[in-house]
Amino acid sequence: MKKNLKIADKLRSSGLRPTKQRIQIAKFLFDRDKTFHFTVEELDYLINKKNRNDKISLATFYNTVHAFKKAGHLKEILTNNSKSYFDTHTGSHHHFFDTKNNKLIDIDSKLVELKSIPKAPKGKKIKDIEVVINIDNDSH
Amino acid sequence: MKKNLKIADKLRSSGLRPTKQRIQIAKFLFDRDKTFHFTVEELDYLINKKNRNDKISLATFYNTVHAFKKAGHLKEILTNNSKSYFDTHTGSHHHFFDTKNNKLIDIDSKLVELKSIPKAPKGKKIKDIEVVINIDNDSH
DNA sequence: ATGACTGCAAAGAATTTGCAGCAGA
DNA sequence: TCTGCTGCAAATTCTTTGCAGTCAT
Repeated sequence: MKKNLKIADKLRSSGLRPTKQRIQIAKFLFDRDKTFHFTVEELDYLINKKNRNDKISLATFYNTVHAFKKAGHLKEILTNNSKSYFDTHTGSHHHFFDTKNNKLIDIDSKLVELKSIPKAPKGKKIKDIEVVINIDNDSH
Repeated sequence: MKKNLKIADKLRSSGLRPTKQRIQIAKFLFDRDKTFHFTVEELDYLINKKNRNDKISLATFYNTVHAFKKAGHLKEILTNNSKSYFDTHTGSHHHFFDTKNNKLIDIDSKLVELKSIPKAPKGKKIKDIEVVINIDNDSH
């Protein structure tokens, strides 16, 4: 299967050994058309429900997600929720956060540019800008 | 002291009994000119360091902060940190988050308006918009 | 062979909860 | 008096860590 080789290379070139677990997680996360938002808990559930036996441990999901994030393959998203949310789409874009079901929705990046970007305080520089628009059910 | 009465009224009109603890916390939080950003941990430290005896319990800080938030006297701010940050300035404005010292800095609201506000998905309505600009030390 | 990775369980950090006693209306 | 609030400790939730065994190189 070529796909696994490609993913293995992606991992290797990020300084990550292509282990069975990482390949499986990477395939699940990156082998898709649309951007994907998830928490570690969801990832664990989605991947492990197939692996009746031979489950990947929760600690490995945490390790792997952080390794992927550090390597630039995932981005962490701010929410008002206590859990960490990650996004397979690492480019600059922003989100709706639906507070009714705790789901993230991408916003077309063209729609949320700032009028102007404020200068960082003295001695500081801007790392990144995150816009979160909290949404709720429309009631009427 | 008139101040305590005013604060007691503020609490009562939010449906909150003006207990000794709440008055003390409210006075600390709202009786100031500038907006104030804090975590529960910091609030606990700042208020209890004076009260050698007769300390307010941590659970009460949590209860009170949430009660104040629900009443609209505090706003919770998104950050990349695992702790919850609150802001005494409840109006629409945004923040720098300094990832070096985990401190929030207000951004003049005029400087961060969006070019246009995207429409919420069908059946949803926008509750609020938060812009967080992460900053770091300028290295050079 | 060596160093990195995994899995498990235990620890940790932040927050919430249960409940007896206390206090404001 | 009666309901809401406080304080304490225990419980919960999410995440990290320590370490022995395993796997990639």
